[in-house]
Amino acid sequence: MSRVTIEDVAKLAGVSIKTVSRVVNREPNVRPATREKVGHAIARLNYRPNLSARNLATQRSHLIVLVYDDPGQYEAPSCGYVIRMQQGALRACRRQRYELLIHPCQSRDAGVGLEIRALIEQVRPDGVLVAAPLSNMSPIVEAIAETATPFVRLAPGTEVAGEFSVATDDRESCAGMTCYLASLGHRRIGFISGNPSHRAVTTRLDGYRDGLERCGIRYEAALVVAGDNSVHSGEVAAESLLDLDAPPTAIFAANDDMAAGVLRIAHARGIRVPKDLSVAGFDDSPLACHVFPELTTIRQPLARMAERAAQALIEAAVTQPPSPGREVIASNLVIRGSTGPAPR
Amino acid sequence: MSRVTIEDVAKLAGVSIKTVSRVVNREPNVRPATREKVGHAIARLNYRPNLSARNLATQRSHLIVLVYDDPGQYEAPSCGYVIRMQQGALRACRRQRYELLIHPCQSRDAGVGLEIRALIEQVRPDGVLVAAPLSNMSPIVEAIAETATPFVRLAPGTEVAGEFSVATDDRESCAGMTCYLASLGHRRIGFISGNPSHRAVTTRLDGYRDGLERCGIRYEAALVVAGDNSVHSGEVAAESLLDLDAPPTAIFAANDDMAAGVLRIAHARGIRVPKDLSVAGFDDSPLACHVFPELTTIRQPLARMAERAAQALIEAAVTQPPSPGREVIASNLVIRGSTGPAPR
DNA sequence: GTGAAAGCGCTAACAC
DNA sequence: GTGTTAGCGCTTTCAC
Repeated sequence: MSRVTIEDVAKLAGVSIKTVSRVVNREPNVRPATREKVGHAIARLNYRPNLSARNLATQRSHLIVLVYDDPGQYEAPSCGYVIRMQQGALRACRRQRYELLIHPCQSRDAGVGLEIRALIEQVRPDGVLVAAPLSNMSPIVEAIAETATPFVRLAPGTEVAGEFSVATDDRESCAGMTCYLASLGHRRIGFISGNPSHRAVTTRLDGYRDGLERCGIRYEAALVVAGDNSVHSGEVAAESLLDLDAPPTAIFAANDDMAAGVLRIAHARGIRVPKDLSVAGFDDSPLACHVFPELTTIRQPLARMAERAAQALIEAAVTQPPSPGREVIASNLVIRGSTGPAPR
Repeated sequence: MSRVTIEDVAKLAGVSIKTVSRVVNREPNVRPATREKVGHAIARLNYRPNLSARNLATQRSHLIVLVYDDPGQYEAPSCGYVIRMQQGALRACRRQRYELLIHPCQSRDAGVGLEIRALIEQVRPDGVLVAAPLSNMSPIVEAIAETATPFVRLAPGTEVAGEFSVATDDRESCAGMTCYLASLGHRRIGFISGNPSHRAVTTRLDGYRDGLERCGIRYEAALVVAGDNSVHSGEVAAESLLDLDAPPTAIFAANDDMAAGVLRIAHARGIRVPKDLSVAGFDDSPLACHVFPELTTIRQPLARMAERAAQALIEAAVTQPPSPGREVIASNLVIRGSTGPAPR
């Protein structure tokens, strides 16, 4: 292990430790020749500044914490959701030599607020990234706010004045999906809404309604069924939708897991997708490509969102807090095999 | 933010900072009354020791790094694999007030070794967890070893003398799965092997052969096809297996993704699972429950493995290095709907 | 039992 | 341009 300290480098280069520090931190006011001498010494000794020491001196930890809902065994915000956020956040962190600490938590536990607060006070990250649906739970958001650590909410359902957040255009993209289905000739489009605790989900329903309106299709309450984001709830919803006297020819589920549930029921009943029934999801989770047929879905740019948020946090630590505002990153419609022309 | 320092607590409690430190670290030799006084002061001020300061003084970072192969967009070691390892490692970390730093990397890049080394030298984690398949790549393992930081390899294909590692009984569990299929009456059991770069994978093939032997079934090379762990390769393998003159009545794939590929081909060809064909996978990835029918598979106790490894690392940091040896954690056979009695 | 003082390795002022 | 001197907040001798 590199037990080499700044002092060793200074000695070898024949300069003071402050000069070494300047070189390491790319500060100005160092003669190029000196800079080079120091650089050589660093290379020869394979010197790496000690983070703890730097952090203590700087009062910065060079750490970003990402809090999200623990995906548990398998479900809710699916694993891919988490992985993509991590990937995005890490991308931003690496660019600026920051590290990422992950903190999945049980959002239902009463003690989460305290737990997160304790974590933040201990670790003193330079910023906290709060993923949906946690970003909409006030006890959690408040606990973080109390620590006075800069934080960014990812995909929050509501906006708070004077705050920076990164969001997607869920409503708009759902309207887009609905219109796309209508453009295939579907007039009876079912919708399976998600867990109401995930506030973004009601937005998706609004988008569905916008889409209907835009395409001149009358909204029909019977075609909307509530799910809870799980595959199973998708199955239940599909059954009730397909048992209708006039069943829909297309079903749009507010997430991919529920859409997968719809597919399973279709298979079980011998309904062919997309010939007899079109199915669409939301999220473009890994699952979307693994089911048959592959799901038409909406891809939230989760990685890009997390990246942007982490970047803002890091910039804030270096300079000033991020200017408040909501940054919206557009989602993509991903068309695959599960949707097709409406049956005759 | 808690700007409260140990000094504030000492002042309020009317003791020296050393005494506070003793109380915080649960050291002996503090009178109960004093301990209580200090405890009150800590509670009143909501004091939390500053990690950076402690780390600098202790020469420990209270950090564990988990390195693994970046799951990329969606594939190889699937997202669930990563999430479960993270969950396990985090469980051990939380118990001991450690934090986890994650470091997915591109195992194919030439520079990974250097990158990981730089990370370790900067952060100075108290231990490094190396996940498969990285745990079998010597440039990577060597880079970590050079930093002289304690590390544990997860599911390494080979054992190195004097080293501690945590492994599964892949071979045995694959033999078990094969026997289970045989017990259902299957005599022609196909096997789809995985990416040979993931060394554990050849072990699985060995297990399959063990199983055949144990059940008195002759090994037939034609029934073994190589895949590369992707869903697509599972499809390709399934086609070639099903096109055989005497096709298998059961197909055992070395991972769930490939098994999902088999299912897709079966659906496409109108082959009913498990009526006409039994399908089994390996990993119990999230996918396993999302396909239809749900996959019979083998569940690697990834979370438990990572937990055990992290625990060992943390203990090593506190006391002495982990006693060398290989700890084997048994896998479970998970029987679901994709396997059934052999067709007549 | 408890405390005083000396670092851990770095950065930040400020002097030169 | 470069070096000197204090800290950052904690743990660790080692006295008392």
